[in-house]
Amino acid sequence: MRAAPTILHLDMDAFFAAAEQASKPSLRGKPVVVGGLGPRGVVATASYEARRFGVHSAMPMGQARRLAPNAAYLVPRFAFYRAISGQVMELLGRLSPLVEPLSLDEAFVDLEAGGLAEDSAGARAVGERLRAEILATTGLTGSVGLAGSKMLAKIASEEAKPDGLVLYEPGTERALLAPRSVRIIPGVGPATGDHLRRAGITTVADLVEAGEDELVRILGRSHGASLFRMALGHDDRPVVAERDAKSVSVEDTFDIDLHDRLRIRLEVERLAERCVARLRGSGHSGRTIVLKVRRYDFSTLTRSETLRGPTDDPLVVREAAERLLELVDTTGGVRLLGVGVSGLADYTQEDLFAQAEAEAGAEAGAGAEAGAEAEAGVGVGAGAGAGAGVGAGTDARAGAGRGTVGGAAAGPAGAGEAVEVVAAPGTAAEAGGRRWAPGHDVRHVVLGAGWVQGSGLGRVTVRFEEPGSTVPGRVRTFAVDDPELEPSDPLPLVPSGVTGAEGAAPVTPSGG
DNA sequence: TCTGGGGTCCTAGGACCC
DNA sequence: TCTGGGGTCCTAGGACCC
Repeated sequence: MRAAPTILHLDMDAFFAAAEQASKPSLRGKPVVVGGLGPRGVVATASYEARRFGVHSAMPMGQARRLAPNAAYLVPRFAFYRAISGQVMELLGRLSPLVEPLSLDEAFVDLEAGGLAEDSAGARAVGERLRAEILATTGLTGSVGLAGSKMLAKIASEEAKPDGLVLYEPGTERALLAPRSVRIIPGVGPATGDHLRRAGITTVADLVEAGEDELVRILGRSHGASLFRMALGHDDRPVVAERDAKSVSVEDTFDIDLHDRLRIRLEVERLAERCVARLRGSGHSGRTIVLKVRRYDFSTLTRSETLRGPTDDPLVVREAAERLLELVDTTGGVRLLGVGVSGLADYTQEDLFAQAEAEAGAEAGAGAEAGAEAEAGVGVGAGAGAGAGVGAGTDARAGAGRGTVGGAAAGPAGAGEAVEVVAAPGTAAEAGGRRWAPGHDVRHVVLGAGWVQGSGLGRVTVRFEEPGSTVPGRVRTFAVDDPELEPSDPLPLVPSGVTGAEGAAPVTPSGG
């Protein structure tokens, strides 16, 4: 809590969907839904046009399609979003040394630490200038909240959406919060909301009236006490620039439940490998291995094992994960598997235990190499890695069919970092169309830049247009193996030289 | 077509130690 | 040698966030 509203919260508007609309002129003003396109996909982001149909984040894709059958459905392109996010974070970094990113599209900035704003007028000016710079640099809009605390700044940016700025004067917090639902307070989700409602507490004013002791009785020591403080508008959490990672994990939901114990074991091994690659890429090792299993009925369990010392050895992690799998009954089927590592240590504190265990298997410097590979992989993801979970949306039903061994149907449904789950290059699966994910960029030797509108039955439909154009481009259909067509990297949303903010990097995926 | 993936923090019980 | 209390670590699960 401070005397001037110098904590800024930035939240990009419908970020993934807006980025797709900016890069694809034909989608501007139209409902766009970004998310997993497999049979078990969910919505990551819906454009404001799609939200008018009732589509929202975390909704199952099937439901979204029923509500908005004519929307454009696209698979996420994280490398692309990450590149845009980097531009935005760079702009934030010019405001203050204290920038705390919460995700690709959201961050707190401590303007006081930056010395740019001392009062409300100054803070507002900085916020408005930031919004203009973001638009000029990325072509996208973001909403800004300004207040004397993190909580209020976040609530303010939510209030400002879309494309706005809201500033709450310090001192007005309590009055402002009092009539609102308890759900407005970050950390109060569906479960806590229900819990409180059963106790007759629905508004923030009710929270205050209930008193700290009562809240502690209902919600427990920590949650109750902090909720009471929040209800009073008290929040002195600082903006923290660097936060150490606490865990690394990967998981896959399968299009069809896995029953075969050998297949399950194989998937666990693959997940362990991916997890370690990420662990090393981040420069860490870890002590505790966690296996996650979601069963056919959506019940979820975890089993964990703590080693004597931290490791980043793939073999050690894999074997631990396999041991943990032995503890789990998988009869009935498994819909999700995950492997994680927690109890992280800096890679430089690498253990002797795992190295001895691996019998000189690990070589010094491997961490750095793994890091480079991981980065390169991300870049590739925008193009060749397109396939994961997408084929299932169009191809699995049309062509490949469910249950095909190693094919689309039984593959991971996740629309995450696609590159990591794609079949080996040159396999039948890839040639069969999995590389043509809806929304991904392509280039045709004659017709130039475009993006995949859809694929199936051996064909891929492409719309030829670029971010800068103002009218929708032409649509053409090709054979999936047309040699004149190939995946390509995203084009910049704003041509360099036209940007208001000098020195911004062009929008290309890192390493791509 | 019923439910993603990557995280964080908290609670609670049991083991173990002093 | 009928019996206490506190601290820390480990494990499992759950709520929440984007």
